[in-house]
Amino acid sequence: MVPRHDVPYARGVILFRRVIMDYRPTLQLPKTSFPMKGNLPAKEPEWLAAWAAQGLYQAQREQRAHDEKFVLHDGPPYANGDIHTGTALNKILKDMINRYWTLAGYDVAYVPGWDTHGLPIEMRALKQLGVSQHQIDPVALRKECAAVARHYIGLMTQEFQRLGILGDWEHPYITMSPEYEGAELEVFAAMVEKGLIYRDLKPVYWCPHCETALAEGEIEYHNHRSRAIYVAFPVKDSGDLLPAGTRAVIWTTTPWTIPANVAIALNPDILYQVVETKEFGFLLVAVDLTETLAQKMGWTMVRTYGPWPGRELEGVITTHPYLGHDVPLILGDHVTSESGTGLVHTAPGHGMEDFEAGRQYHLSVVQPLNDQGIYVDGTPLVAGLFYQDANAVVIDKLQEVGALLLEEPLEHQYAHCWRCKNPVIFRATQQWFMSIDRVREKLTEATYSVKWDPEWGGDRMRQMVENRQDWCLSRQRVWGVPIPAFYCQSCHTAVLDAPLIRHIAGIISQEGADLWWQQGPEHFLPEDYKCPECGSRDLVQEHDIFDVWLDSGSSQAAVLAGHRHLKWPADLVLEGNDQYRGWFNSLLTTAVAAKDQAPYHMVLTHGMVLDKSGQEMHKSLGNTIDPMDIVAQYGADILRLWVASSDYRNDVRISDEILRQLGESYRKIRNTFRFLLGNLAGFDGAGKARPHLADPLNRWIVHTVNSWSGEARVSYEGYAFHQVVHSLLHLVTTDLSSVYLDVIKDRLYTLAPNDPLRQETLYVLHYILDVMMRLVAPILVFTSDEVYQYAPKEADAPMSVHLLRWPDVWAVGYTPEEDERMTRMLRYREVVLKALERVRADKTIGNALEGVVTLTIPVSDPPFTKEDRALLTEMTMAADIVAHVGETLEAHAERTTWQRCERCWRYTPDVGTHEEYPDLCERCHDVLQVML
RNA sequence: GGGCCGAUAGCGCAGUGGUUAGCGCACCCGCCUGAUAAGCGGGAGGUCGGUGGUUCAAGUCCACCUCGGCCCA
Repeated sequence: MVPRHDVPYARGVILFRRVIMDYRPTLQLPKTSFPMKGNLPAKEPEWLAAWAAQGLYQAQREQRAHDEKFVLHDGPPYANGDIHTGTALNKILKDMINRYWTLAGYDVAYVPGWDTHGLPIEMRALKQLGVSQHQIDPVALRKECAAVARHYIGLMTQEFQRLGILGDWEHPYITMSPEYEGAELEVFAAMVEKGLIYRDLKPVYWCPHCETALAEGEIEYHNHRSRAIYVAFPVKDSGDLLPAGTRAVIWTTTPWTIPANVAIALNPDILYQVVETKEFGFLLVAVDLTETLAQKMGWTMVRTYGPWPGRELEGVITTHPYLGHDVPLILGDHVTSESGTGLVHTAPGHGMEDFEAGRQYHLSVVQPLNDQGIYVDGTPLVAGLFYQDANAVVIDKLQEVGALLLEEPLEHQYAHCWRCKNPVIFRATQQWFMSIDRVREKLTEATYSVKWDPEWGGDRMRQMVENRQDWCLSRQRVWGVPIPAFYCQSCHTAVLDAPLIRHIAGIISQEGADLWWQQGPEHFLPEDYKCPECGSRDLVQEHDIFDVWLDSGSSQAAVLAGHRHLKWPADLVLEGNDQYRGWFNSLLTTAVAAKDQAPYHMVLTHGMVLDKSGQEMHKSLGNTIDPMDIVAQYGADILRLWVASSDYRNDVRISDEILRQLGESYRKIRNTFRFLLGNLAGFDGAGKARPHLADPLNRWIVHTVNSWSGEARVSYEGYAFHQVVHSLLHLVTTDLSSVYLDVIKDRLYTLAPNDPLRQETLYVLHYILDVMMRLVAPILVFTSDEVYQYAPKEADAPMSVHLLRWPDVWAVGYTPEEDERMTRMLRYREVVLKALERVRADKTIGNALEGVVTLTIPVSDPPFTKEDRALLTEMTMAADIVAHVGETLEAHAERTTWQRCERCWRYTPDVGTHEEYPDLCERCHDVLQVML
């Protein structure tokens, strides 16, 4: 019973001779201070401060200390700039996953990481210092590099936190930390122990500007204009096979490699012939290319000799056009007749395929360039020249000796340094390698133990593993982890010794890797350490550093193992799909090399972020969008909603239009929460036993919400957030806002506060609020907690929504018969609404309450009962519905003749039954009797 | 140039080989003024990237092409 002093009295005004009462104070209208507008850019920082003050992340760890762990291992972004939309997408996805598993009851620690070594930071540091790498002490440079990395770690940490990413930001993993470097060296020691590491001469991508070897990942392909040349090599000895005076014709786009030529490669199966020309004499070329070449060079053909398959020409000796040494014809499957002449100029010092072919024929590796790309002293013709400048000199010389048949400019894709954007060269140098061959099978095997999502990821990774060459681990720079090798000054052996590496790892994990450049060998070598080959103690340190992919790849060992809140292998890694060859690959390689096992159970990938028209975002195109601008304009929850609503397994688009649209969706969700909160003002049923549901609409909506949460659970488990969002929006707009919530306003507002139907409905509203609030919490991290603060809850409820678990289902025993009926009623409702719309259009009625509807129901449908009539009338908000049976489902509406109740606004036949309230319907009269 | 992925309404997404291809938002036209910088109803909007094929039947299967993306050369 409502206490008397709480009862609002109806106020009356005398208007003409009738008493018009204002019944508004007798209604239970929604009341809440939950703001309609989110004002997210201003409010989100307040939440962040609150979470920090509460120690939310730590509170989660304590609350979940005894729950099963879920570990998403963070791929470290490079600490070299502000975050961009791709980084935001990545981190937000990770956060939503972590929060989902937290909601699902797991202990989910998240240790974010940073990749800090490598060329980009070293270049930035050099630029800041205004010096070149030769003008500065390595340790000073390293200190500057570390400062750069620390700066960006600080910046990015703030940005990530602003996005609502929850994690152990106080204790991230950082690849330049001494402990991490030590762990990486342990990984390397394991590789050494297994005999996977070797030193060899190999052509590697080399950047003459940065003076370092580059990994494949550090190469970019850009358009480049080359001077392509056709060069004739005189045949010296063909054992009478070829006509006298024949010259073998090669084509190359890199004239500067002619000084290193030692052979000409032919495909064993391609047919070759000698073409006698008026202009150039006898030329050996591929049959298939003869026509093309004749046109290009303007030959007049006299006759041809041959043809011979390439294998019959093996061993023919030609002469280098100006160096004069023997150049044999060799065979190689890499030769094609698609371009050039079908004869490939072979310089093992300057090309991988050339190197392989040359190795089979035991050819010498001529490599006349120094680290700066300058020909070393003693190189005929070009000594002292930069390699690019040699092109002109070589071409002039070939012209001079009559070997140049044609020069033509060629626009093509050529390898460039990712950092300095200059063209790179292939150059044979001494490098440290990890053998992929020796672990390839195990790598492939390990891919089968991993769940790949999307599924094609497994094939892609296996293809990657299949084609991967040995891993060049060394870099000739200073900003990185030193390769812990020594060279014996007596016997020139390169010393690599696993126990010694572990010893050094121990030192570096304590004191940091700068020490390697500050201290001599004696600091790192145990006392009495001798060269294992010759016993000499005269050892000097290696000064190359590791490829950064070994750094980040070692994270599986450095971060996961031994961490109190983590475990090895990780349950999940999630990065962009460019990481199959990057981090996923280096993680797998280091783990398999050291432990014979994949370091993750599952690999999930997302696509790239594109602009509104599906184009790559690029600073130079001016189509980039800064996530921090989005946060400032719309708020992080909107950015998160964008991530959640996108099908991220493919590439995703972002634009103002998309964000504005999401802003609308957000408002719809927010207002629905607001309406629920408003109607639940004063509700004290949180945590109490739920009532039995008798009302068909209530039973239907609880069932509908349950279905949705069930689907959402499946979607969340499959990381299909867009399905969660789209089904949520459907629930909110279609089921809740336009049907259920609109319909129940009448009972909420007009019934007596304690009316059983009204009370039952409030429990339902609370359930809807509770389920929705928890289920959107992983996505709308700020808004959900804001809702939570306003939501009715038990006294001992946790301080944040982010400490709650997945809601229990309110099982109401909704039957298929009920569902059939509701589905039918909803179908009727649509027809009735259309009929009402027709009479609204011709101004017969204003709102639905004024309409009385005649509904024709098909004979095939079940009979339309009295209860159906009441339900459908309520659901359509019409004054009345009269049904009869007919052929097809149709409805006709007209204006009701009944009077309007001034309190509930319904048109009913019983308005004015009671004299003291002539303007009220019977129901409202009775309600007032109870209330007053 | 090669491998892989993608293309459904302006936007975000659904669509087992089987009615006239759907949902939400935006848009247009109304209603309401007791969710109010809200809420409700209705409407319009598509050569399912293109071309060919398989099939009684193709958005869906196949081939080729175009465009875009990732990776490799």
